[in-house]
Amino acid sequence: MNPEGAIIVQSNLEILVEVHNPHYIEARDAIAPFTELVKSPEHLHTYRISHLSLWNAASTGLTAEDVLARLESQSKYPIPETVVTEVQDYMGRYGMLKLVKNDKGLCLESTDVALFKEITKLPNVADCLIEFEGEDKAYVDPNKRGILKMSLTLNGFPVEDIAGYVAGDPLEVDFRKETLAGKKLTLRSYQKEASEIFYASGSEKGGSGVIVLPCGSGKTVIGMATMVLMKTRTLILTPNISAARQWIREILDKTTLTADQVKEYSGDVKEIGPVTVATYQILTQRKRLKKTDEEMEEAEENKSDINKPLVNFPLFSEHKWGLMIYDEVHLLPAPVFRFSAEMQATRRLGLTATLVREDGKETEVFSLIGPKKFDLPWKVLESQGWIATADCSEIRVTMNPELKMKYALAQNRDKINIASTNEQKDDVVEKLIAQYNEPEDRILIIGQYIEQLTKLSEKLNIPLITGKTPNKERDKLYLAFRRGELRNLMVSKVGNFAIDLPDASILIQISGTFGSRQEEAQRLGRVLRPKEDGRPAHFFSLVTKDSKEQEFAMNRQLFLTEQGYAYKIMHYSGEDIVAARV
DNA sequence: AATTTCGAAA
DNA sequence: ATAGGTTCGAAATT
Repeated sequence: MNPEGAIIVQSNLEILVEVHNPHYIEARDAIAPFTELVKSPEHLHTYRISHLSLWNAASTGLTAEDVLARLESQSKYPIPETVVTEVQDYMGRYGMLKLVKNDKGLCLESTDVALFKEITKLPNVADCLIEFEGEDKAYVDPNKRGILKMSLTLNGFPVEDIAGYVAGDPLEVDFRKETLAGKKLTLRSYQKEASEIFYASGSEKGGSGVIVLPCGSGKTVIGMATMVLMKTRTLILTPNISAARQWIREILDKTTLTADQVKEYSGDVKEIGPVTVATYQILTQRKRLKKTDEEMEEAEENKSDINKPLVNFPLFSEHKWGLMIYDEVHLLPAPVFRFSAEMQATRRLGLTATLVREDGKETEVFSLIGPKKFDLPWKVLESQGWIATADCSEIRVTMNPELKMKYALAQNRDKINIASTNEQKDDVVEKLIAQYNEPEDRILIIGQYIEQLTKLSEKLNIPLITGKTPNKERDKLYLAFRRGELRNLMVSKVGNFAIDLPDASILIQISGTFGSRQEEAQRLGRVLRPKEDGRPAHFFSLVTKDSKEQEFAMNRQLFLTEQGYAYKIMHYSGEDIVAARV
């Protein structure tokens, strides 16, 4: 106990951290390795000790005693007994299962015979085992290393994987002194730290994991820094082709690698180099084998295509990858889980801004890619000036009587649509555009429904980009917007991940996907590039008052609220946009 | 042989 | 739980 300490440990395994306490940084650094940040408003941050976070800690070599000592030294009040028990229980559990490599092969070991008996009976686990040795050892099918880890983790028994990696072919790579454009290259402190932490975790300690940093913090640079440290052939996986090409451009711009060494492997171009950038999609492609009718029926019955060979085996026969980088790892498609499970013998680095998935499959990502190695709250980056300050507002718009009636009579399933496309939102957009008319303002309007966007686009005479817009047209509009010839631009969901979309200073969201925290964060990211004059960015979310949409908006905002963004509530009922009474 | 269009997948 | 976007290979064009 330490009366000056910055933290309060609660019996529900949550830890409150006082941001303005003189010992804040010390306390944060002390608890960071074994907690997850769940809320970070301005004064009091909430961290949580979870199942997964204790596993993370144990994997970096911390013991239960270390954890409790750290809590003890920073905590204002005595540590609740339940916390002590939980920490000891879970961390004790962690060391019990190990995946090691010995002369006979890959081996699952346990220090507890009863536990070993229990877990080896689990069907998914038993399938991965080849041969038992004694009462506490079993040899594992090396192809099922990942499946086994995932099954055990999902059952609450994470396994420590210290079986190491196959050595990748070496690759000479360094940062250039300056970029091709002649700009000096220096790593930001957190970029250096993140890559070094990952590198230093080495194969004896697991060596794979995820780095979590906000939009615009230069995750690509961290990927390159890791490549420079590891100096091995690297396979980079991205969610789409434009991200893949962005990686290639950045690598050529900032490292000593040349164009003949960095290649794209996608549906479009299939080239392989010492550094290859591929899409997630391409990994899911499996050869459709010519089969007799009988075999077809059989395959149909099995409902499993696990026996189909990977189409893209040259990707794995031409080079021995020593590192794989998973860009936007939170988007890892479920079919790529299996690929990742098969690649456990290669070191893996995951990069993401929001390690949240609406499908709740975070545990799978953690078990297959690795534990979180490093993260930094958005507000910390903001305070250091790497991202712009942003004002977030939720503007609640009323329905006119006619719409209210329509809404009331509609089927439940149609209500979201009706509320989301409320035409009074159009007036709000018009007013906001009139209000933000400085020459340097760029307003991006983003929405979910094509019909709604098309109507508004015609009404206000603002160009609209949807999935149907040809790439040439998109590029033309992006360029005009970037140059300032076009001050306002509308985009559909294409705006969520289009990395070539220029930055804006004001973003108006007129409708969004049901409860997607990730989408909200991504959209805010659009305005977070620091402004030259340091003025804040604005993010407006338009929501129909007293409708289902209002509930969804709350859910969407959760992630950013956790990151410390406070939404200002405003109202619009046909006249002016006014702040809600406090 | 190169480009465009289409439907399925996830 | 939607509607919408993307990717990919194959088919259809030029």
